[in-house]
Amino acid sequence: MSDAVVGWAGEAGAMMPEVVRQTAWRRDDVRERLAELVADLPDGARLPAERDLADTLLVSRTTVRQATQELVAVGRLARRHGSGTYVCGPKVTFLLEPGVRGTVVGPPEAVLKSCRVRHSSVPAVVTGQLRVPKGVGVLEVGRSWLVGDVPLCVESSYLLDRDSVVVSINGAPEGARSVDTAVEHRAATAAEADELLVRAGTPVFAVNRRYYDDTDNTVSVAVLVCRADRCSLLLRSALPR
Amino acid sequence: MSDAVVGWAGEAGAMMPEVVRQTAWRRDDVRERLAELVADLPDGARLPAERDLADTLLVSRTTVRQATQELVAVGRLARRHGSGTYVCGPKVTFLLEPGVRGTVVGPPEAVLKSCRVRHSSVPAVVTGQLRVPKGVGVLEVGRSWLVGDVPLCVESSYLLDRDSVVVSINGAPEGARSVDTAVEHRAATAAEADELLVRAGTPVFAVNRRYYDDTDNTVSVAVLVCRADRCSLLLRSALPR
DNA sequence: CAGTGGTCTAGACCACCAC
DNA sequence: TGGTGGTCTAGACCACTGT
Repeated sequence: MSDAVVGWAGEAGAMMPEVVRQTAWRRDDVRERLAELVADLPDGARLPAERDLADTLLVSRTTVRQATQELVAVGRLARRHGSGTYVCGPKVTFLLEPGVRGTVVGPPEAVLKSCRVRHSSVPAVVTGQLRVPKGVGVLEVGRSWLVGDVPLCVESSYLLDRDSVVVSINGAPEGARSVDTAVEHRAATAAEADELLVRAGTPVFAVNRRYYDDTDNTVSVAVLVCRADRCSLLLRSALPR
Repeated sequence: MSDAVVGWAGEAGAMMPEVVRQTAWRRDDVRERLAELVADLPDGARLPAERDLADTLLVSRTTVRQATQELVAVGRLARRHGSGTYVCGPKVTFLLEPGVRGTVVGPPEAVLKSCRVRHSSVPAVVTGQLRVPKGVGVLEVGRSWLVGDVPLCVESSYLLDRDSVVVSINGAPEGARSVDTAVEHRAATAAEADELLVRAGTPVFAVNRRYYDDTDNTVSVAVLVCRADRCSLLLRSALPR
């Protein structure tokens, strides 16, 4: 760290009387500088290397990483190990209409999805939510969405076996009259991190949808987990008249 | 710290080898250990000091901080400068019913809110969304929710002056027939960070609500920003019959 | 005043990528 | 093989809290 930089607290302060100490952390300064820099760059542009940024901005590489990490967390930047740090494109919007379990709208347009249906034992997440009568199985509908090769969203729906699978994929389950949609911000479990190709502990959107019938019984439960740094959610609702 | 082929991707004998990292980062190890420790502690319990944890777990304090930071980000822990690191209680749930702009439900119960109404110039966030006829003013309804002394959520609604303020606070604006609710995960702006008493760059939930009338004109726009580490969102929707 | 979290550094080594 | 991001360290100093 050079003595040419003044106005920071710390090592320079030993040499000269500290004048005004504003709460101006270097990390915040670097983040704002990078945000301005990124604003002028096209999607996909590569940033200078962290070591170069550190030299240019007269801070340590650690500080550069802390600053970029904050932009990575909210999807403004993406790092590629061994390659570089890049400006991110717009987020993928997931449209969660009341009668549909999950729909992807652009941009970007290149979205594929896989879908699998199987009989399932009742997982922990469903316990206590979906009241399963004895002798009635549970269907699990698993789906995942990808942009290019990057998985962004995985979903597991659980519904009573009496429901039609076709209905369950394309619309609300039989008999459903209302749905609660809970959105939470939490750390990815090891399994989710594995599916989404992120580190365990990465913040994700957890969307829990619970369908009710006329008598407020839960007829289906769906859990949707998507990368909070790459996705936004959109819900459309009609207003009561 | 080496890679190993430990499984096969896909189902039913897909022949793509799946490379799984066998790495065991100290940070992940520490985070998991702390998560287990926290699971056995009551809300509000204080963790050992970072320096003590570093000594106990045989890692540097930096690594302890990285691990705890991941638990702080998702609301499992909260740090208090000069005091300690504490186990967090459950998140506050914001109930976003279609006809109501914002409602807080427990827990915890101690929620106060402030409300202010004023004539406003059209802010940037509304430009292009709320089509304001010439000579018609805009009303801004600002509200904030607090738990104890901690502000968790700030909201700004913008609506045409012809609408009733009372209606705007307690229900959907006059003439609204449907609403889009967009949920995004982004960094707090400096102003938002100031209101929410967090560092700028802290991840927040940004909830953008847009009300439409019968002819799909936008009659009101509301922006709700809340701390993603302390809040979850709940939306209730009726299903079309 | 002691203890605690908050920030920052300089350097080390590893893992991955592209040439 | 050189450049890049990913992790980790030991230590320093600052800012805040509570006794």
